[in-house]
Amino acid sequence: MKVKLFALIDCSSFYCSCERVFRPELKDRSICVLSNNDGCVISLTPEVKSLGISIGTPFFKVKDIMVKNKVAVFSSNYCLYGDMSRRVMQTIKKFSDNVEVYSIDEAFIELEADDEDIEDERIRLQKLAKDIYHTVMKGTGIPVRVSIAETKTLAKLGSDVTKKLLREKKIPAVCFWNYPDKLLSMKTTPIGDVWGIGRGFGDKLQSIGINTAHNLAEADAKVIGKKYNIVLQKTTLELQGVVCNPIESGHAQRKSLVRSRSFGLKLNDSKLILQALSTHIARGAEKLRQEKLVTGVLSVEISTGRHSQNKIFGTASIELSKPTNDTLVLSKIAADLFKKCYVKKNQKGEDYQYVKAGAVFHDLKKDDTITHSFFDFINTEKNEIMDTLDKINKKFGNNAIVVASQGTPDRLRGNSAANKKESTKWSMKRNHMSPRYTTVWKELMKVRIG
DNA sequence: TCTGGGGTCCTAGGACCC
DNA sequence: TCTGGGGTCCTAGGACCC
Repeated sequence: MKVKLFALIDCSSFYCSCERVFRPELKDRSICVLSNNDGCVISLTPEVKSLGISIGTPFFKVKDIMVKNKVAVFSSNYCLYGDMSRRVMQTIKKFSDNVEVYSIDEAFIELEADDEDIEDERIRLQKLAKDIYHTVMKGTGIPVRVSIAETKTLAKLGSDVTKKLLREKKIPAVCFWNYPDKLLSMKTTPIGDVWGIGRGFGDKLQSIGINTAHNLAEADAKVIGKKYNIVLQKTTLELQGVVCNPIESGHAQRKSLVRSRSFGLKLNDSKLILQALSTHIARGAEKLRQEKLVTGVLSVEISTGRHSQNKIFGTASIELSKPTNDTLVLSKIAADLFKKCYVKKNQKGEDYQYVKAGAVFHDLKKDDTITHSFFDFINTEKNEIMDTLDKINKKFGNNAIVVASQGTPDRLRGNSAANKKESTKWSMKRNHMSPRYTTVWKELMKVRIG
């Protein structure tokens, strides 16, 4: 009988690998990539991990170790990673008609096996896994890990085996379906490492003696479901080989969209914070227009650092009388919302030091589902303005035209000291940026011949 | 000095209705 | 004075993921 299987294809240290593709001299160098604002480590190669550094570590805490060990450090370059991701996913589509792009660096694909001839089939799939590795490597230069199993959760678990193979410098591809050491793997996987089980439930499960993936697989899914919730029940079943999460290949309609950033430094000046917020509104609205969506509920957030002594989190939201993706309309509303949540001083009279602003667009709908009033001429006219704005920004680069509340773009500023001082104070720190090799002409790689 | 950004799903509890 | 029971919808917040 034919059985359906799932392959998980997971790019190894994806952001680091993207940087390496265009800098072959870094082939054997340890690399790490930082989050926006050069805040935390978000991607690292195994050698960096062996220095005791893990994902999420604040950069300033490990900067010295990095320098000492000659780690190549990069600011995140999402233009490059997004484009490389698209190439990887295109390549993967050769192997199955049913592909789910799960994240920027992961995809699940559906495969089939004949369970009447298990040993031959396992060998065939093992070869296929390696073939996927080689094909993606050849087509994109990105190394992937491939794990094949009965369910997504088991494929995730099998992916730990591929990490081990990688450490041993072998091809990181494994057929976890009928894998000889499957039981051992399950017994040595801590419960907190199972996909879908985080700190919260990990601790709870351990308190009732479920310490490993194997322990949970041995449990009664119904009992788990009753004691905790349906999500854990499904995870339990998936570990037992029962499919609860099928491939979701359709492009799921986005439900919300967030645009937020930490500032390059602390701010108290409401004018500058509002400029940052307006920029997020403009970027978000542009993204909505690209995806042909409109938002029904807008909220804004401003906050001081989590670790600040004098902290505050301000948020305000509003249901729009008419869903929209018009930057001008949304900017005005955002400015009103900002007034509602901006507080300058605390009760002791000390200034709050804000470090982050953001806009959240909720209740998204396709823009053609909005019924326009017969006499809604203004609306049509506004859309033309937005179309034009998008075209100009596309042709001449982002921020060719901005809304006044975003502040004056740098290129239009004079060189006076005062102007320099104000110059996009809130823009983020990116001190280790690589070129956008694949998406911007003037940043294209130059090769000298001869 | 310095701690990311962007998502989804589920659940409990309140509001409201009959 | 007595003060039901069942249902739906919405929302905030928790938990998790990459």
